[in-house]
Amino acid sequence: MGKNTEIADIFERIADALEFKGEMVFKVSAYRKAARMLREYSGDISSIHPSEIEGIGKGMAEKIEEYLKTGRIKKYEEVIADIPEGLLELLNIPNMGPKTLHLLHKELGVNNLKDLERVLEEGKVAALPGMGEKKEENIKKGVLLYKAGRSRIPLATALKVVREVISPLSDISEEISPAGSLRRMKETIGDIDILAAGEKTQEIVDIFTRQSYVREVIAKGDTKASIRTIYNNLQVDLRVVEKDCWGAALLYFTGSKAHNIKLRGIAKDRGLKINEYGVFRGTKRIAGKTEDDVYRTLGIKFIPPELREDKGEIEAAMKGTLPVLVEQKDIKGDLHIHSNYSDGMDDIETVTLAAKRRGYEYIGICDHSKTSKIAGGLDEEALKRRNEEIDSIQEKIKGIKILKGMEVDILSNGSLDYSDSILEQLDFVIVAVHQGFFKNVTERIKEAMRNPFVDILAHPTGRLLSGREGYKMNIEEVMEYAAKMGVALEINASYDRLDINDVNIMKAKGYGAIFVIGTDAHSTGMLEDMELGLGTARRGWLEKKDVLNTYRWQDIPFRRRR
DNA sequence: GCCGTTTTCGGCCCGACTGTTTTCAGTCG
Repeated sequence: MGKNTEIADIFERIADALEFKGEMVFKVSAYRKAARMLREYSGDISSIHPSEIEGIGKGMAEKIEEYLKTGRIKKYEEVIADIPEGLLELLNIPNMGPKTLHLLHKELGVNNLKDLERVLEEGKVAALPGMGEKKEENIKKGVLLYKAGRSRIPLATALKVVREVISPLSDISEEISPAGSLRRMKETIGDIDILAAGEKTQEIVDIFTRQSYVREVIAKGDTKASIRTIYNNLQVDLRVVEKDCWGAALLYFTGSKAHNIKLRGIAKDRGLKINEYGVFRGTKRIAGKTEDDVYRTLGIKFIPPELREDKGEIEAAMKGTLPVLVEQKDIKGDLHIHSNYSDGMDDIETVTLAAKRRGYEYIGICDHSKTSKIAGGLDEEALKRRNEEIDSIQEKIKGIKILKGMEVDILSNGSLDYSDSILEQLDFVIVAVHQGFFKNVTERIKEAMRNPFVDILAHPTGRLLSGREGYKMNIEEVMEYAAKMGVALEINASYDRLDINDVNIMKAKGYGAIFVIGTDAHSTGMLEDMELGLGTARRGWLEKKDVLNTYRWQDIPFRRRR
């Protein structure tokens, strides 16, 4: 596992070095592609012949084998031999590409960030051939951004920003949509891409760049503009096209880049050309109004944005084996909701009514168990009272079923926080690790899953998008065991979790696992996070049948019912 | 460096914007 990433990193650095030296661009991109494919290859690279992976040929395979055998790659050591340590790192500075860096290195002796800052300070950059005052200024800005650190923001935050950015543009545009990684529902977003269509192109661009959330206009032309917002310097790119090009443009702007490149390659093989304006045979435009159009000219079905990562979706589309992804309308309930009996904000009646307004047929109230004292965990007595209250609220509220669940702690010895006789009285049981993140986690979870009353494993890795690493555990082993035992893996939809993530979902599905999407809502507002969990599930190629909370409540295949 | 039911050589996705230039290179997505 780790080896794939290690080798990918080295290939990436070879690519940087070759690019810096002015090597042929196609050779450079071959290394980049090989690095990407290695990163995405989920198996053990040492157990196959590397050239079975697309983009890895004889040369790369030899280097991979060399690394597996010796822990080194000679080619890498050769290409970086005459490059000072820390120089290539400067390629991460915005507006600093390989050509500029090479020039600065050769002409001004720039070897590291310190040198760069010095020559910028001394005003030596503008005097170089092909450079000028503005370029110098742009590099200075780039250095500031680089030093500030450009971290990706959580999907949920990006979704809020994009709604604010789109709002002033929606009246004047005929079509407008988020694109990029946001539309693909990636768990974190680097910058926001928006596509608009309409007659008043220039006006749309003008309005976009004049909003109060704009900190800086990075670029502005007739059909596109980029701004930096006041929100953590988050960059937003807008592109405006004519309505006839909407589909081709949306496809192009949604990416991923790798997906687009493969599509364009396929088009080329068939004598067609795809760009953001449409599909062309010679100079004749034959499609482009909708994304569906574009795919159809290639003889394949529409590929949902969440799948567009070049992870086999194009091949599946060509074979006609694309999954029919789970959709919002399939979701019949939310099985992970806290009430104010433990650490939720709202009472059971309030969350039940909120869930009913969302059109759910059922909710599962899951409070914390007694050991989670900080979260107001319920002892057996409190649990009994809560269950009685659920019964009496159910009497009052019709049209939605309230299921009695609990989020039960897995204790430090792998046992559960309630006895079986208590668990038996519940409609279903979620288990979770809330303490001892570094102690025997794999074994404890497996032990917990051996209890026949356990239906769901909550937030399986424990990671937080805001930075917490997650439990010290073997997630593959846990997922495989969950599949074997028939315990559903939760896709925790909470904005800071998205746990398990897309990659693990695909792996777990391979093991034959079943899933549930739960918001872990601690207030009615957080029921909306279902959107995030759904996007994550779709990125993991899940279909309706894979997800427990797409079933009617009477039919949910809880383990205890099977 | 990779790849191939038109190719084992000659291709490799495609275009907008900027800044420095008098026709284009560099960067970015």
